[in-house]
Amino acid sequence: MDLGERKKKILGAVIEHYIRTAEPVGSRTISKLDELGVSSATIRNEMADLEEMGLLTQPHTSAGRIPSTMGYRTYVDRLMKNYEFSVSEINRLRSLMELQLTEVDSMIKELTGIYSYLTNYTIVGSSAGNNNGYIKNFHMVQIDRNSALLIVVTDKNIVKNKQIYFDCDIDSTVTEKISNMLNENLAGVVKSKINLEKIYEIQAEMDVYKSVLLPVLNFVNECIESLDNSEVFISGASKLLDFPEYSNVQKAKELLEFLDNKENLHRMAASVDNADVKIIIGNENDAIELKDCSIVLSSYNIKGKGTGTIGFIGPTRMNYSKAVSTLKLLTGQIDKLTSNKEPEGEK
Amino acid sequence: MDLGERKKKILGAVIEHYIRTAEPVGSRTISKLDELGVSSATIRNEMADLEEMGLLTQPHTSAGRIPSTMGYRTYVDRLMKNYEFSVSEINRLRSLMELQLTEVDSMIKELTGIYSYLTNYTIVGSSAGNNNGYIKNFHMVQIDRNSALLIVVTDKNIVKNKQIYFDCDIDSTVTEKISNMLNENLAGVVKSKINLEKIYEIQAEMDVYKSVLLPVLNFVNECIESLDNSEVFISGASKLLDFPEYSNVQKAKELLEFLDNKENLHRMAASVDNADVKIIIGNENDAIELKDCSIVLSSYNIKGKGTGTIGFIGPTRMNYSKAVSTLKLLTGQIDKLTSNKEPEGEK
DNA sequence: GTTAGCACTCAATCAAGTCGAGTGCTAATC
DNA sequence: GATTAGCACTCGACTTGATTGAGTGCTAAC
Repeated sequence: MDLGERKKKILGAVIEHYIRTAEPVGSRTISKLDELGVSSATIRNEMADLEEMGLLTQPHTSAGRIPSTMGYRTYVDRLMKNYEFSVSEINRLRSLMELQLTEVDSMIKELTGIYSYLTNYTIVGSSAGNNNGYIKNFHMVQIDRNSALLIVVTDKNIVKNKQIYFDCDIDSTVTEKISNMLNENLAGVVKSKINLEKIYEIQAEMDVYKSVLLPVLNFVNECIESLDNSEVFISGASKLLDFPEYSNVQKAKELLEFLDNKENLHRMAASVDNADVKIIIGNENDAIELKDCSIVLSSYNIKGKGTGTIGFIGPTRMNYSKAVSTLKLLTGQIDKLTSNKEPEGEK
Repeated sequence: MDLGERKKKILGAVIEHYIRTAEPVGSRTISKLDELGVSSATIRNEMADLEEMGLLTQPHTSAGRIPSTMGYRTYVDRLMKNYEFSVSEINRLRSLMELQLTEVDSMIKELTGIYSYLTNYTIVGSSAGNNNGYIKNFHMVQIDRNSALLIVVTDKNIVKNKQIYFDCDIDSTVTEKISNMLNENLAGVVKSKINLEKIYEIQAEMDVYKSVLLPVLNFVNECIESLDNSEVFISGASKLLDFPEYSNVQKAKELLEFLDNKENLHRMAASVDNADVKIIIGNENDAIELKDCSIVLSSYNIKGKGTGTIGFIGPTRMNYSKAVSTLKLLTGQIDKLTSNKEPEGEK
């Protein structure tokens, strides 16, 4: 799909205007923008085309157009220009550079707090987690003919347990054998050393009990996954309420509730691969709660500590270009502050 | 001020009804409550009396009555009965008892998260902080004739600074003297050892520079206050949006923004003395942002770690009796879990 | 002291009417 | 063939006015 130069300009103008105003954009508005000296009627035709292509939509006949997810996507991928910080913005941000904190985690939280305050965006993030958690030991206790309780104790002495039901009858030799096997193979092994192959190995080794093993391993896997003790946090959640799209309390509540749940943040943070900056727009999100939100995510690296994630969250019409630029600045600053972290320095 | 038995009953009925419905309560509603077999007209007279006493107010003529801060206060202090947990509530809460976590802080956070989820109230708290932070050293640099920069470095290498303006002209001997004095008297002294008397002592000693000293000491005090490295946290903030009083997004935003700021939470947490349970109603709060909120606070103690604070926050018409009971249960549970903290135990 | 009755108040709700921003289409123009 | 002016039409947003009903205060009777 190729857009003409003019269509690109119009799409860009519509999106940027909508980002600022949150109001559907009409053809007259665009035509007055003097970017391109054509009348509103022409714009109307072009906009009808763009709508046909699925880049714009109309909330109802006789309203202006608003960008669709695909529209934003095209904008972000192909049209967006780099956001230029104004002098005063640079000055405000530069003053942050003077922060001097030693505890890395609290520094990052502090920093995101300030950025959230300055940009008026909500920031979510996860601190750099080490993958050296492990499971201390496993216990398996038969409950009745076809169920047993699996108990898992982690290095932090968190105890998890689950009653597991089997398709067939079992006896205590089975539970014993399984728990022995788990203890031998997985107890004390740090998370980063456990991978799928290891699990498959076990599965092969225990071939006889295959059907019995599956639910057990599922739960074990769950436990291992949740071992990561990286912390997630959120700054400036209330900023979301600034956006007219959340003037409906019900909607706002659903989103805030979603963000309240650390599990969800974890999942979000985990989704970022090593790409530079990842942008997830509207219904590209896995969670339906986020179908009207966009997320701009990036990761940072602290040597000896691992990788953390940090990102902006806002309505789909967020200012992507500013978000991306700010995020780069923020992660850059984290890198800078953590690399030369010999404190003691005066201001 | 003494209330007759009937007035008490009516006040209690109004408050409890209002807590449930968030609607102004009319005389007919109360009269139908069959608690006391009198007609609505009688209730009206009594309610007029209660309004005159300042315990009830009317949002407008021809609306029912709603309790005033003073009304809630009398209710809480003198009328309120203990909340009785229902069997199912007790069962749900009891299942929490089975949690086994060792890291005290994360346990408490986890616990408050679950309680927030179950009670649908927002919970704020601060973890048990040690008071052994200190300020490493002070520097004072003259900037011009009547201002100087005060730089404070804490034990965590957090650097704070503030430009301080004086009423009179100063020279470098003054700044030098002040910074020497601060370093001699306060540098390296842990927070718990610093008290008002110490500050007064300094003030007396430096009598000559009294007017100069005041703004300096103010800032120093600020720094010392913020030394406490106990962490504050909030669980289930979005629950606030359930209350119709926050269906106005503007209002909700102000409150959430206030709670977003850790400083404010810190101040709130600090305000709890060693009382059993402290209830702060509406405009009894220092912060105007909380003038429509009530807070039920309590503290818990972990031996060897210090004191933490935990509390519910909600609209003034919160269910005080339930909040108090739940809070007692919660802090009790924390005590219990932290006292016999020999983990390793199976479920 | 209590209650029934009545006039009065006032927010909330609803329907009807108006307004205006914006569209799509057609015919004229460049 | 692309652009534009003009016009009829659509539809949400807003205004207005009438209606409703919950609730009050007061007075007179019980």
